Amino acid sequence: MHSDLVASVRRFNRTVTQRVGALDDEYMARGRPLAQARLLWEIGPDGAEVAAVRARLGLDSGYLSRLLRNLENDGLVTVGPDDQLGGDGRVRVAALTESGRAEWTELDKRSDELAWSILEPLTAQRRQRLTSAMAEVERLLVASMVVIEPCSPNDPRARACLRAYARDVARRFDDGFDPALSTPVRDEQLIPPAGVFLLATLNSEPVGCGAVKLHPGTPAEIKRVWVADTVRGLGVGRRMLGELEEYAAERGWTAIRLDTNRNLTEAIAMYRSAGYREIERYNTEHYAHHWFEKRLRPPRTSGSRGHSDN
Amino acid sequence: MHSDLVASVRRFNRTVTQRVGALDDEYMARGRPLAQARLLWEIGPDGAEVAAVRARLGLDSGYLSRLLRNLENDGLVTVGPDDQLGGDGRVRVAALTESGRAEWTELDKRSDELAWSILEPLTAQRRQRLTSAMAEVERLLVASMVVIEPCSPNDPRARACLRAYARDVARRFDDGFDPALSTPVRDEQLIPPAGVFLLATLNSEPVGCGAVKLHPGTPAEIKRVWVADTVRGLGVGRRMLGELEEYAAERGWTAIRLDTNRNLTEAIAMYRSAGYREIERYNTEHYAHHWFEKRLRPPRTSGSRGHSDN
DNA sequence: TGCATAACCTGACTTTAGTCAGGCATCATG
DNA sequence: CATGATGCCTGACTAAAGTCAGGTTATGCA
Repeated sequence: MHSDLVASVRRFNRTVTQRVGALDDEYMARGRPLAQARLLWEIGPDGAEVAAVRARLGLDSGYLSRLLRNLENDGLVTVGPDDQLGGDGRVRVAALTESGRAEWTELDKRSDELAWSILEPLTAQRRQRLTSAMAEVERLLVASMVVIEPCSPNDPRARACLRAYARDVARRFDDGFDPALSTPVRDEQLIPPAGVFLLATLNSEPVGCGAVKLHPGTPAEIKRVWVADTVRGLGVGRRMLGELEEYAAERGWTAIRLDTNRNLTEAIAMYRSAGYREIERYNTEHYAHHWFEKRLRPPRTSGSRGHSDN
Repeated sequence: MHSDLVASVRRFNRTVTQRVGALDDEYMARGRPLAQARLLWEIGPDGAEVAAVRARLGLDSGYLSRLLRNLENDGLVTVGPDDQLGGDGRVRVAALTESGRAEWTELDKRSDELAWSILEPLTAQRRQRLTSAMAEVERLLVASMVVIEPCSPNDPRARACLRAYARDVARRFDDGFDPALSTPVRDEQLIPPAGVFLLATLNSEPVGCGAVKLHPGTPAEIKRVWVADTVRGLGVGRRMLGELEEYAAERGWTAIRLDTNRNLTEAIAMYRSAGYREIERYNTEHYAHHWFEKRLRPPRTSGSRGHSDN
């Protein structure tokens, strides 16, 4: 039963939102409306594009505009066009003025103070224990914030992942990575019903991807599994694998396979521990040294939405 | 330097207020104003006195009244006089109606769902790790939320602690505890400048106490150190001791002592580990078996009691 | 070139949240 | 039984937060 796990999460939520949530706002505000303070903080000493800030804070466009005007009137920020050469003339960039920067520094200081006010009443030993437990909670919360969902391989975020993937493997393969030598995967093969491309995001930032090709009559094939190193070790790869398998299984496939390079040792370990078994070469991929396969169990419940192929 | 400790707390604050704080509010609200939802939740299925709720949520009296009226108009709660026999005619009790109870159950369910939505993406092993880390964080945050401050020994909260103290020792001493046999401590002896009474509170609930008598010409004397078992093991006793010592030291005392019963073994261990050394009997307290003393270091100059490292 | 669209702004609004001063019963106390 | 305190309520207010429906300008694309 998960009820005791759920209960501890709830107790945690309660204590923490009380202590951290409430104080955090209070420390942040400094007489100024909270929304303004947050905005100021989010712009940061290096400035930021208005659209980016809006996305991060999830604000209404009109509301944000008004908040910026207020900060501008207070002489804390300036909003101007994107100075970059060839920049988009529509996007505007918010930057802190001298006194805005001072204010930001103050907020930064207060944030330190808040943190310290939590640690201060504790002994050195307990401080240590608290911070390690916090780090653990934070890591695992981040892990649970990663969302995996289907996405077009044309999507700019998908493109970014695929570029990062190519860069990564180029670095790890013995002889670099030349796409021309590798068996190409066309986008159409990763678009339903031929296959699917899954994107992993953390706060809508892309942090991983994976795809599966569903070619009738042959096992499903996994391609392009990549995880950003910012979230490595949090089980994202494993989840991605699971979702891809589930996708294939739901559509009637009973086996799934993949090829991989001998240098990707963690990936290989992950495949093995996820139930993949090494098989004979089944393709002519130039960069592959190992081939793996896993039998898929038919999905549990009703929803038999597929294809009885294979 | 504690900068890395502070940095982890800050990272934690950020992640947690984002993930837990924001979602918690959203889950709670359900279309209704958040304040009303919170109030409804706080009243709970068993009802609650208006004053108690106000204290817990820290709301303005007028504001709370209005919120209650709104909930009443929505048919979710009823506010009536205290039904209890001989109850105070001024205090009013809020109780949930049938549909208020349904709403509360719904909130309870959503709270479970929120918790589960955090656990769900994780593997069983990570769920386990997350919940234990959360429990650790929560315990230590609670520890850091305990506030210790001077208080009159007449204060009802102080009285409650002293009663609890008497109850505790009566249970632990070999032959019970008869105040008449014990050397009495008069309240005046615990009021500055003759001494001080310190109260430990958690969310303004009393959870511990301690006192020191400052009799000129003799060492300071610690009395009545007690900690509620809800917060035992969190270092509250140790902090209390430290504050009492600091109080005496700041006023020029260079030694502090206390007596204790042989059955209070954890207390004795704490005194030893806090630097107290056993000495000869110095009083005729009926229930005492051990006497301890500690030399006090003169306080650091100036009022800089900020970030005392270590 | 024209047209849909994106990024941002403005004005006009509503709802929430919260404060403050005073009022009216009830209670505790001398 | 007068007096002040306590617990709750009402009215009158303010500020903050957020929404919505247009507008303006710049871009991307056929």
